[in-house]
Amino acid sequence: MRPGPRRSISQADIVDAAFEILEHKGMAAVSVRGVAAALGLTPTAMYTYFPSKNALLRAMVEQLLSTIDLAAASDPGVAWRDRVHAFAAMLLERLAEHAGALVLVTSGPLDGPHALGLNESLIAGFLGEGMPHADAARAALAVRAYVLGAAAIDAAERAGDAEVGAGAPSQALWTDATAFPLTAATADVASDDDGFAWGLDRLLDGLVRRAA
Amino acid sequence: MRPGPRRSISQADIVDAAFEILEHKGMAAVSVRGVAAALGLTPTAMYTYFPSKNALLRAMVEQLLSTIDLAAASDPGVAWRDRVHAFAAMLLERLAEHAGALVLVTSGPLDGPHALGLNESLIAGFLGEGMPHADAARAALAVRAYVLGAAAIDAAERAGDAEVGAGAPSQALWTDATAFPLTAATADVASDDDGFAWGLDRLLDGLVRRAA
DNA sequence: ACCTGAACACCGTTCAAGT
DNA sequence: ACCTGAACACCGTTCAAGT
Repeated sequence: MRPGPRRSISQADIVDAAFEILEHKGMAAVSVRGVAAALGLTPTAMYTYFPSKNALLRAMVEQLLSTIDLAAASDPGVAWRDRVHAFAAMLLERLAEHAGALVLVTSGPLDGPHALGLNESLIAGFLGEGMPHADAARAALAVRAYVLGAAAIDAAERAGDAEVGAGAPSQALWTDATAFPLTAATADVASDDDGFAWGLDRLLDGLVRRAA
Repeated sequence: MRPGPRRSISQADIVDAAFEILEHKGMAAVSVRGVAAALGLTPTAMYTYFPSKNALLRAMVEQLLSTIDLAAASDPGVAWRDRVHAFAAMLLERLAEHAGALVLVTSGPLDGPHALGLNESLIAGFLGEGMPHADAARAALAVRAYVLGAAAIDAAERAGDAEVGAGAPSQALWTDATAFPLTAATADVASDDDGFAWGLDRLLDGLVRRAA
């Protein structure tokens, strides 16, 4: 789809093309062959830029985190807790957007420059709250875990649209209020959208309480 | 590999075979064709038992949660917080065991009987701490998110064993302490194994504080 | 250095046909 | 109802060869 008589292509171009496919056709369509075709390349030419499909996925993670990094983490005009919320909400939105996009985050350690930059911001924030150094690092890990897990749950719920349960023989009665009364009584609350922000606030409460 | 002149096969047999493949050859080897071959079946015969590969994955999730459900959630002899820790540790261990096993949890909503049973136990625990009904449901969601996210991070770190980073052009200097001093100074702490339990305790602190 | 064409060893899924 | 065999439309990756 690129205009003109393109001569050469960058890694960033490939990552962009991959995201465009992800957005329009889902994660299952993000294949080496598919991305190559979108760029007018042969599948084998892709291996000039990335040694494997997994390397492409990891580059996608970095690009994703870079957009979040710039927008949310570095604005000193707002309070620290609000910046954490902004970062978390953006990451959740981008990851849960398409079910299956979570394989990006399991494609390898989050050790790219933008991933580390975000972690750095998180740790700095906790240090600013008066936390000891070791606790701040673990607190940053906890926040990352919560956000990623929330994205996983969100994506999973989105994935079960037109799926008929075929797991166990007799489980069609799962909506039965007598079997799981507490879950049934709070089904509307659990699907509440700002339950995510509420839980994040509780986690931050528990983390910074140690400092006070 | 099943002995004797097997005549018929159950859904549970298929799920068991799938887990055996997962344990020995990883998630990538869990294919419709591979599971069928392990059972001496033709790939097409699998569609007699499950309408799709995704349905098989969802059945695997239920089987996985059932083992955890029985062992951790229902023992009233130990304190509630300890039971949450036991449940969380078991789920983390099983999910992070093999990188890529997290696609199980994104294969669809966690609406099977054992998934709902675990959620029921969590909500009941929070109610026992004096939480309002709506908050207890959201608290259970937060705990699930934290555990799942920790599993994702764990699996991702395990996945990057013999991977050489090919994401961005110039990122080989990521260990440079000057670029990310806080992350570098706490690298040993972040990979600490009981950072998971610590973070879970902080989350529970923040959640139950509302009740007190 | 960058790219092509052919090939290898796989996928999930469908369909007609057998018993 | 359960299973087979053949087929369709795909995968990731490697290798020899071109420029």
